[in-house]
Amino acid sequence: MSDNLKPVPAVVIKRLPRYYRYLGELIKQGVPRISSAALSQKMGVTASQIRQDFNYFGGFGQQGYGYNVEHLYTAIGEILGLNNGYSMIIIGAGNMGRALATHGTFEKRGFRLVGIFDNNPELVGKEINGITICHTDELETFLDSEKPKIGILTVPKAAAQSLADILVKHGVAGILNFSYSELKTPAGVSVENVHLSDSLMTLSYKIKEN
Amino acid sequence: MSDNLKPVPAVVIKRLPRYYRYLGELIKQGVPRISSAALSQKMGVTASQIRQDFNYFGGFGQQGYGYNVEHLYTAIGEILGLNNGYSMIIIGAGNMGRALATHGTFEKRGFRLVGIFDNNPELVGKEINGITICHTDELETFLDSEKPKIGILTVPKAAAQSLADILVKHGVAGILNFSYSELKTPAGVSVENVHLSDSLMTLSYKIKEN
DNA sequence: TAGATTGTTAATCGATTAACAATC
DNA sequence: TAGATTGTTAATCGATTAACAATC
Repeated sequence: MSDNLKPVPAVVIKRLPRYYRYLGELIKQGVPRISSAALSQKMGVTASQIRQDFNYFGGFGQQGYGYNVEHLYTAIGEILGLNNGYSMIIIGAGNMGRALATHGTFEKRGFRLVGIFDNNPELVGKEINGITICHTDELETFLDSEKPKIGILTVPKAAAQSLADILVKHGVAGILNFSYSELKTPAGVSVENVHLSDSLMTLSYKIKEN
Repeated sequence: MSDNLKPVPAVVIKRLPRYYRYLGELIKQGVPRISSAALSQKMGVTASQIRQDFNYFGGFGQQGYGYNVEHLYTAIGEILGLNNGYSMIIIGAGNMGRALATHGTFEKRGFRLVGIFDNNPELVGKEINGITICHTDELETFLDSEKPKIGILTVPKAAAQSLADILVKHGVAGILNFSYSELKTPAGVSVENVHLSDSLMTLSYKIKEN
């Protein structure tokens, strides 16, 4: 058990949510502990990789015993920052924005949706999941007063970059980008892209192979 | 210019849609050709990687000239199987299903949505994007007669695996899975997962770091 | 032709797997 | 204690980058 010194590769971070999911399942099933070997079999990865991954963050296990499932689950949640209650807003109340606003998993993971914005007057004033849609004109004022941490962009490509600029200017820490474009942001602001058509294209390639 | 022999690493496949996107942009801008060096600067990757990636599929470039943008764009589309007009169905006409059904990019990339299914009687019969929602009871008959290539699962976790089994049983080649679970499918059937909460968690981690 | 830029081989870097001593 | 299983080092594998001869 030692504090982490080595930088954690991005590829390891990307695996953490998957571990988190499997550990959540185990808790539901009332499994109190698990060895890297048993988990490796469940998840289809090597036990070695599991132990290496966890040890980037210090030792969570105990020799001869394995890992305490609940402890490990909590620890990974902590590493991912799920207990920080990060607040987020959705910009773009189209189908995708609405799908995300009503997507229960986000709340379950400790994120709080605090605002929804759209520039369509027909949508402004309507309520989704208990939140009233505001006009994008009010965005900057809102950002300054409420200081949400995360902005979710579900707007057309053409609008994405200028909205991202506004988010950045008013102190958002991260952007979840659903628009078919890549955003330019300064070093301090993280972007995570969800390009649905990319996933479909990758699937398309795989189909061809079979 | 030689036919590919080496197996293409998954990591290269995942990059293809991004190349495709950038090349599409260049076409729009009327750029007829580009060197790996110029493209590398645009995309923020090394020129070496670009050339290596393309050469998994045989040489697309010309020494002293670079790459013909349109030719390369078409070639990558071909590799991804975008010209095959793959048919797809969406199962689950909730917010996410509707968002995908109206997601224009899919059609633009050559995929054809041919059916939408839900088990909620209130939704059955309604129309989305010109397609009438059918009851899930009709799914098997539909699969046998229409033989769609791709199934998009936007249903709750509890329903996902059994629906996936049905899709597999009736010959679907690939599944785009939005449910918060991992599907078991036989070797011949590809699955591409879109776990939105995973993306949010990864973003959450990155925010913490900054 | 001379210059530019690819295709491709070789070198480097990083991630995964294997092995095992430490230890619960 | 004996057995099990981690944490961690070392070996392997694969992916990225660099270099350059081939060639348009």
